Amino acid sequence: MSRMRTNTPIYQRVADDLRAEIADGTRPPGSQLPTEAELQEKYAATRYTVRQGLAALVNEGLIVSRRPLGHFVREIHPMVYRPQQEFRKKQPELDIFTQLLADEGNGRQPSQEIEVSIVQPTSNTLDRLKLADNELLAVRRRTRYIDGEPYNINDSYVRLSLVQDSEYMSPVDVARGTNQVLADLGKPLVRALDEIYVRMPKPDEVTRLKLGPGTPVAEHVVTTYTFEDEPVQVTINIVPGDRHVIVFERTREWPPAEQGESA
Amino acid sequence: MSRMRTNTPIYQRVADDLRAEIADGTRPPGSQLPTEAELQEKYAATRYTVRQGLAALVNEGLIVSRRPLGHFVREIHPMVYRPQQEFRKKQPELDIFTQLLADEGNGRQPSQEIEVSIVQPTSNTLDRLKLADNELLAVRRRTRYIDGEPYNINDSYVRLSLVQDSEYMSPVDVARGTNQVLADLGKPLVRALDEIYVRMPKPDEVTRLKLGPGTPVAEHVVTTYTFEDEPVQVTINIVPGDRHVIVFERTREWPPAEQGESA
DNA sequence: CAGCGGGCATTGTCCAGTCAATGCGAATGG
DNA sequence: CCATTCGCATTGACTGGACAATGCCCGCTG
Repeated sequence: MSRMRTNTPIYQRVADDLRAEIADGTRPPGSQLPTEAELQEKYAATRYTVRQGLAALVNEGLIVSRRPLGHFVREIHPMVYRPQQEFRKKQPELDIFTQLLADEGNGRQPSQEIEVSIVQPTSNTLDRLKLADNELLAVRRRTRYIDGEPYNINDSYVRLSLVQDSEYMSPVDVARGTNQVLADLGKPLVRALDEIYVRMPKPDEVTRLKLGPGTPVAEHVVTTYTFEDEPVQVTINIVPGDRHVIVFERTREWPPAEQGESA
Repeated sequence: MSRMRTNTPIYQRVADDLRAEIADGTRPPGSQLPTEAELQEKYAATRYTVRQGLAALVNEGLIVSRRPLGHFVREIHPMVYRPQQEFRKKQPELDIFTQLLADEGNGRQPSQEIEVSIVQPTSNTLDRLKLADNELLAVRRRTRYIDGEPYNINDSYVRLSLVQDSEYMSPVDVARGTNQVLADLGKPLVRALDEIYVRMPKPDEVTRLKLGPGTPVAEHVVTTYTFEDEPVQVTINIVPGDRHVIVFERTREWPPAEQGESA
């Protein structure tokens, strides 16, 4: 037969075989994969080669390696992330984040770290808030946890001059909600623009959110506006893909009538 | 002094250094990175090690390797992906997809491949459409291109019994839009539920969309309902993260009870 | 001048090893 | 019986090679 062209590289076959077994349920979430040594034998390859195959799966987010224990099929526990909920009528006692989770009905314990500081605008915030020149911004940085594990990052930017001396600046949970604080300051938020970017995380996000390799994130940027279409607040959420489903609901503007507006 | 613990592995330093240079603009998009040989010299490491560093950046989607040419900083050209637009009033002459692009105002040429087939429901579609037993589904599979490059995948599922013999089944562009076809069949779609999952692509998605390594995708699942909250259609969009921004707009449901309009 | 073909730089795949780090569990000592 | 230590299996980091594949460029040929 001589040199039958085997085309697909060995490490690919390792990855493909394992991926198929994970997909069809042969290897359920949480189960341990063969060790590198076992794979070496099975594929008659060196450790380097089988490691390459495993690395591919790690980068696809399908498996994780726990250092001296082995490789395991990844388990995911997505929670529902519902940007619109923020605009719904709500019990004003509950913080929005807590309320979101309450919807789930499971007993997971949310908590958050809040940190308020003053920063110079970046290009991100600068043109979304249509800032004049180097006006300063107040930023409320929140990292939110469930059962002690970080779940997402939520940084809100507003013009410092607007919220100076207000409750907005206090690094604690604001019971009535920061949106209410802004409304009380004469800037009720009635419109929002959501932008969602899907990408791999930056190194600092990896550490802040304890992300495993192969975990993409959604960068969810919300710009909120007043009646008069004045942008007031930019919120940047970093939402790990392995822990969230983003959910929106929509209704048609016009039930089949042409032109006619019937809200 | 003596043996200062150098802690971070060499390949990490390679990745970190290059990442920083990309971030601060020293290495602009499209520019060529040092060759592996050059990096070997700079870091006094073997090729394996510098390759590990480069591989990390590839998996982050920051760089691409063009086989015998070298590694290059990745260029991205995101287009706006606006799920809601589908529900807006529109010139019925234009296909939705074409219209989306028209908004951009740039001269990129859209095209699409349409394929209609009949399938058994998967768990995905089965419970979203609340199907009775093994009712068959019609699926319109579309792959959409811009300037010949694949941009996203769009598969729509409806009950076969509903659309049999209708225009829905013809694998060509339906001028008035498939939503209109469904409306004409007595199922006007007025509500939609959007779910967005962020993950790494499956191998078949990689090939269908010609995805580079390190490119995550959004799986955007839309379930559309009639007045009576009957689910009619499930659409699964696969949206590559490097080529899209997903955009939503929201208005507050109740402007504190009076003040009717906000456009 | 157009077309072809071969050299070549560069990345892709793979081999055969070494030593380090780490968490678990068994052996050990009080 | 409990706490501590230590062996060990397993993955992580890295060395130093080899040969294959592939676009590009340049020189040759008609």
